[in-house]
Amino acid sequence: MTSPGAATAPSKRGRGEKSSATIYDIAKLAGVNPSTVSRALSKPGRVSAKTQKIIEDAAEQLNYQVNPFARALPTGRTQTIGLIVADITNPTFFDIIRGAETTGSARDYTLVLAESAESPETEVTAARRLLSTVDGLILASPRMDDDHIRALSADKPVVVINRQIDGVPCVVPDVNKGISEAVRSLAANGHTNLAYVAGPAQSWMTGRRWEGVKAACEWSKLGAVRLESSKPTVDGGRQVARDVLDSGATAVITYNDLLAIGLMQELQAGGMRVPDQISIVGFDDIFGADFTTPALTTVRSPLGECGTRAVTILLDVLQGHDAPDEAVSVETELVVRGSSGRLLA
Amino acid sequence: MTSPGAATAPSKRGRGEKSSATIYDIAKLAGVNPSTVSRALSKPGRVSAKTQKIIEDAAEQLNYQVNPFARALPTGRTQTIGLIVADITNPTFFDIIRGAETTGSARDYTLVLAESAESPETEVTAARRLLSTVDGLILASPRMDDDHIRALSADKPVVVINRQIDGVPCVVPDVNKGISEAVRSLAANGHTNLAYVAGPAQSWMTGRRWEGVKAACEWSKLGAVRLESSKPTVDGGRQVARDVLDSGATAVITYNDLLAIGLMQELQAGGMRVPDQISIVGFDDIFGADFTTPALTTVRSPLGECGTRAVTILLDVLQGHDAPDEAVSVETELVVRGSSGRLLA
DNA sequence: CAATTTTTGGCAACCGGTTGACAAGGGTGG
DNA sequence: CCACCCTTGTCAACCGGTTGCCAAAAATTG
Repeated sequence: MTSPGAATAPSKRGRGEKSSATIYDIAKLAGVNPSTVSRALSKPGRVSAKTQKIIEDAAEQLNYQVNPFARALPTGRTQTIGLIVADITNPTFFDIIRGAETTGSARDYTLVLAESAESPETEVTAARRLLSTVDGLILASPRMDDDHIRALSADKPVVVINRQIDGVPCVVPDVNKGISEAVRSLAANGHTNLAYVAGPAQSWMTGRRWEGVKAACEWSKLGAVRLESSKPTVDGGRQVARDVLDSGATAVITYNDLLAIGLMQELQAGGMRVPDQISIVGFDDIFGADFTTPALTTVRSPLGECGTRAVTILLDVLQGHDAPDEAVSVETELVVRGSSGRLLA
Repeated sequence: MTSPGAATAPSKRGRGEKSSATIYDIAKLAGVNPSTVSRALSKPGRVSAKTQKIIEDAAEQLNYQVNPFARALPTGRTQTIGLIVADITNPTFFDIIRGAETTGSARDYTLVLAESAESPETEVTAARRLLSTVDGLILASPRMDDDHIRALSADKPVVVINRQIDGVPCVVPDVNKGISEAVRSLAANGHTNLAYVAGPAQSWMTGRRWEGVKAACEWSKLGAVRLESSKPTVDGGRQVARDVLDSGATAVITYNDLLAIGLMQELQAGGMRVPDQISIVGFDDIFGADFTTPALTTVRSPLGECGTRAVTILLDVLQGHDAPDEAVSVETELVVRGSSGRLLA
């Protein structure tokens, strides 16, 4: 076998002798032309049932697997979708990643993951790099500006999660339902003054949520103030505790659960009783939100479903369907746990 | 431009007119042969400094980017590594994913992610599928058997995390240090009987950790019993609470943090005070382990570092270095928080 | 049964790089 | 001045599929 040009053997490879039979090997075995093999294996109905069978058997026998690169080269199709998240350490994205991976692999697509580390520049770079190797791209809570996203979107299908951009398919949780449930519940429990702890300024969602809170409070005749946090983390939540107390609010809704958890820890450390003296409502319902004591009441944002929906839209577009013209909205809902309740003045 | 064979324009593409200049375009612009361009761009020093410069300028001007598929086809190199995790929802893997992604992208490799959903069969399928498109593969806490892993490893470089397999490079936390710290700390706090809550039988790690606990308890002259859990989750932890109480142990070390959290919740719900009446020590130090009240004492397993190390080894192997012959071990350490302490009989 | 249409398979070009073989050009030493 | 060697660019084959075009074969129709 060391002689050059091994005659009948399927094309050899570096070391593993198992892999890599080619359509040429199949063609030889089946006694047809390689192009016929290609058609039999990808174009349904293009060849007669008889030859189809012969070829399939030969492929089976040789343990054939298409070479994705060889296919991608002329067609551009890679059976791959890219997902870019702002921060892999942020549990908010865990569910999105999971939803996307699961849905993608159910439809035979592989997920390629990249992180922007919260930097718009890194994000653009990563997006460009990925874009050349995937069939489509999903941007979860993107940090780059709208124009960059539109530019990417002109190249290949792009779906955005957690942000709304005209002309680009988006999946955006409709925060209003969850927020109004939360505010109504707080009002019913005797609260009259509410504080909203905002997230990072460059997050599109933080504004959206504040709008929702403001509107719901007006409707329920609650006072609402907006407080700023230094960063949307547990630590940020701790730091904002002072402002919360100063604000005089007895109920707080935070931009995300991490802030809520930090805030609750700090308030409890200062001797406040939750929810007897102050109610805290988080946002998202991340993993671990129910680990706290009391467990965190929160507005659940169906992150996993966002991932799923985004992939579904993307794959549909890839199959030639039209993208929905409007942002797809998924519902949020209040999850009542122990951190909110009646005010015991 | 509708006329066929557009003459001078760089090769056109579906719609986006920006992307995809080829080495042929560069060659034409620079007045050299395409192969020279290829060499200038990949083989350092193969062409003269002068032509190198000319070509680089031309590439710059045309905004050239290699076509990864065209490159992968003849060479097999894809600048891509695959990572397979047992369960994307399990926070244990979050840090691994993150470590791998970060380290990979720092060395210009893209991470491709797949999940086995805890099923050995799915895992093998996913592994095979990925293997054909990546340069190397990382298996985090694999569920498939050793032989399958060795088979994969014969095809392309494979690195395993959280399991030790002869002949395959592995990254395995050395649990002994962390465990003995934990046991010593418990002994010093007056505990004499300890229970270990085990994880799933097919997990290599659960046995390893039990060995460590047993040995450390012998050394510190503590009694040690092993209890089985139905599943390594919060729920599984709740269910095992009964057995823990029955065992008479006043200190518990669990296979992972999720079990510890569930166990603590259930015990507290039953009126037990932690750590006054019972001490609980988890394993891994996952995200959220410090959200509980009291915060969870745990043996930290440096998951992120495991991801990083695994990628480093993999990329080194890909560059022709030898893999370490022995399993690479990373240190574990005890993180003392509130859930363990002195026994107040 | 011949004429016509529809299937079906083959040919060959192409996707965009990589690389072994080779020859022209340039430099060195005898 | 010539032989020899090294550097550098070119040629051409190749990686493994896909696809437009054409002709042979089969099926349909009058």
